[in-house]
Amino acid sequence: MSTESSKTKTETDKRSRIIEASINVFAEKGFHSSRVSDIAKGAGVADGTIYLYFRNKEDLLLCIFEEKMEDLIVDLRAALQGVEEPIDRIRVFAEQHFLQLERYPALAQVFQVELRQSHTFLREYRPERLWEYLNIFGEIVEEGQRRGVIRPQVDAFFTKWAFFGALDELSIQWVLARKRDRFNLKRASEQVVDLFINGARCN
Amino acid sequence: MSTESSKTKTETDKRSRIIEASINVFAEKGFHSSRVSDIAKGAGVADGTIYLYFRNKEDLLLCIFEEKMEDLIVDLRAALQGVEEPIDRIRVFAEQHFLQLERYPALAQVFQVELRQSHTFLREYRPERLWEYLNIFGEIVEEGQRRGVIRPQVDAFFTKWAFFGALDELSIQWVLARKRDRFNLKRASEQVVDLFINGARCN
Amino acid sequence: MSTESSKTKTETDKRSRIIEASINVFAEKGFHSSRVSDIAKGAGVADGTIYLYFRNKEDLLLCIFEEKMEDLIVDLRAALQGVEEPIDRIRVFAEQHFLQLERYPALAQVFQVELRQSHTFLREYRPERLWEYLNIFGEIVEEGQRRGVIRPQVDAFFTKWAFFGALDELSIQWVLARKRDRFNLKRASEQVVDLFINGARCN
Amino acid sequence: MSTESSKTKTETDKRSRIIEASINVFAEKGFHSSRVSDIAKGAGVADGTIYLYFRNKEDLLLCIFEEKMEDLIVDLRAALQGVEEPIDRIRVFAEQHFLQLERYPALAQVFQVELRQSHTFLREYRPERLWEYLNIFGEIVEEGQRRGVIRPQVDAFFTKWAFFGALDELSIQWVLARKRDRFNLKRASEQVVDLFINGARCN
DNA sequence: AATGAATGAGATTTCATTCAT
DNA sequence: CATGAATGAAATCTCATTCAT
Repeated sequence: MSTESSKTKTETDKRSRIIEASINVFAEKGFHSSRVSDIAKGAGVADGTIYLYFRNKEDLLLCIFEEKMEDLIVDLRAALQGVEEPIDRIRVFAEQHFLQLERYPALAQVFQVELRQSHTFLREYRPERLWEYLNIFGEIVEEGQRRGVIRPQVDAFFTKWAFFGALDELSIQWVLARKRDRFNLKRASEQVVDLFINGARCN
Repeated sequence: MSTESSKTKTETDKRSRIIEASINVFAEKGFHSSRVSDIAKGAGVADGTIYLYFRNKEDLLLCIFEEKMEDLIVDLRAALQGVEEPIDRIRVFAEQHFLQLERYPALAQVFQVELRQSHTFLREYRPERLWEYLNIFGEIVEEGQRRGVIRPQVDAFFTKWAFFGALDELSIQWVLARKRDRFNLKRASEQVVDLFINGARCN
Repeated sequence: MSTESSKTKTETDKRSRIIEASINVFAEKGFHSSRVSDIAKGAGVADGTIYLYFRNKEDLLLCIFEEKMEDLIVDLRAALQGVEEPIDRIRVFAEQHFLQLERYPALAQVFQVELRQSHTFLREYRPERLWEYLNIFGEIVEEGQRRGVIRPQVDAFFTKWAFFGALDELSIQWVLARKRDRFNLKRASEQVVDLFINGARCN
Repeated sequence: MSTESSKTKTETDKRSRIIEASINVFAEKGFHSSRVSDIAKGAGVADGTIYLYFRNKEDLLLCIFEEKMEDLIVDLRAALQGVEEPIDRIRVFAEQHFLQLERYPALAQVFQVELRQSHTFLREYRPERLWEYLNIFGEIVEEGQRRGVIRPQVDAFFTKWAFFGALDELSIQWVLARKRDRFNLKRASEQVVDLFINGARCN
């Protein structure tokens, strides 16, 4: 039993070591300039080992997306736990979104920049985890409408994409900003939240 | 003299034929899968000729951005011409933004998808034409504040990026939507405008 | 003692299961496209187990040759048993050769096609079992000469290779023929035998 | 015109330099152990240049077969020119077959050994040039039957394959023989011809 | 003896770019 | 200016084999 559990542990270890190494390498060199052997070296495994856990280099990128989005969703739900008012929930959503950027800058780079360089991700992939993330926002809007605090004319579908687009663009600019202090994420969050809440709420 | 002018004409012709061909090829195959020889064939020139007009394949992509952004800015300014009210100008800005997508779908694909696959564009390039485009919006906001129709707390810097992000994300989703009729750009435009105008204006 | 004997049995079992599995896999996919793990799966053993019984993948191919040639030689000698006349013995040799192809088509594919893709087999290996097989024919010729039914000018060395070449080429064509019914092995046998017997016998 | 012809010349030169280099490299190292860059070096071109003339390494092997078979067929027809008697024509066919081996030993190695290592050649390819070569023999047999010098029971189809098999096997053994003097091709030729002519002719 | 996760060497092929004509 | 044949660098991925358990 202990043998079995330690084996599984090793495998899990190796897999997540590869994931973490690839996030760092992708963030530093960019997806296309990253060589698989750099990732292998970073993870302390042989090149071929990566292919025991991932189909290819692009699959690795997509798996980063899948797994880390899952984490982000879990964290987001935890942050929203106990926050009742839809208006407050919107604020928490945005704050949490930006908070995660600051917490894990390498992942932020991968999500905001490298992922978009994948032809597959952009043109063929169905990013269901992203939709799940956005739907949390969509449901806040709908709940707000049921409670009468958000105007019924507001369309949750377009609004969730618009809101995400706003958060996302500000995230990209923050990631790209060479001097990040010039780009105040806290203020960005306040501004977007202010705009959307005022834009969506009943007067 | 006539020889010179005809030469210049030919050159201009050739250059713009390369630009147009590359937009179509990039849109169809994606930037990385597009071969320079396909673009040359599409433009009716030899492979090497492209290098008389552009530094390299990526430069071609960036030149598409530069030149077409310039056109978009000209068109946007023309559309705003005579529209006085800041609130109306915001509406025109968004409508114009989406209108251009529909007018030139291949370029839309290049702007919304292919351009982001350029490492240079994302990480090194200073897209001043984009800033110019956004500043038109920023100035509308500032003028609105001077006129007292937009709340003074609204920060034009964050708002222009948030607004652009919202338009941009909806544009991406429209481009990627396999069935575009499901994605109603007119309604998208109304929703974003409604949100931002209500969000920004004085009550 | 019983444990030991059962162990030996298991080993033998495993070894021959690997041999049989590899014949099927090589025949189906071709030697170079066959993966060792496919053979292991086919034999119901772990990949590494194969290396307890065989040096490497090519050794497996050569062992198929060795062992199955041995069987073929045994069968051939049995078929020749009691056939006295050299002329008849030649006929039996050819019939037996083609009979074995039909009996075991996967092995036929391996012998006629896959084996020749081994660099080692072709360029370095001394196929003594093949020589043994051919010498049975060579001895028939020599016995025929001693008995005065085969012309003394006939050189047993070149004749055995020529005869084998004829049988072998017809075998290859039969194996490669997509519709094997079009390629009548019985008729092929009659024709070759007729040619060689008439070619070699005294008038 | 001179420019055009010199261009064509250069291209032809390059192509045939690649063909000749590849024959030598394949003969020396074997097909699978030959690296494309070795061939390029041997031909005095860049690696990539090979791919302007050939689809891939295997295509190169198949093109050697096609082009050299064509030459062999031309030479064979020339050698048969003016030889009237079917019996004599058979003798010339065999002599010519072995003569070519000795003339161009590197090509002999490629034809007798390396070509058979190509999965494509053996399992998928339709070697029409080989059929054309064999049909020259088949037609000799049929003409012999029309003239009444070859027995009508002889089936030209099986006989051409059997004859080719005999020549081919002896060719292989000659190529593989480390000391080729031990393997006398002249005597091999005489023996095969003697066997087949006696085997096929009317008594 | 048996396992199977891990290893890592190694070569094809593409295609952006150049430059002689 | 224009051409397009030639270049050559560069990195993924496979899979036979090993060896710790």
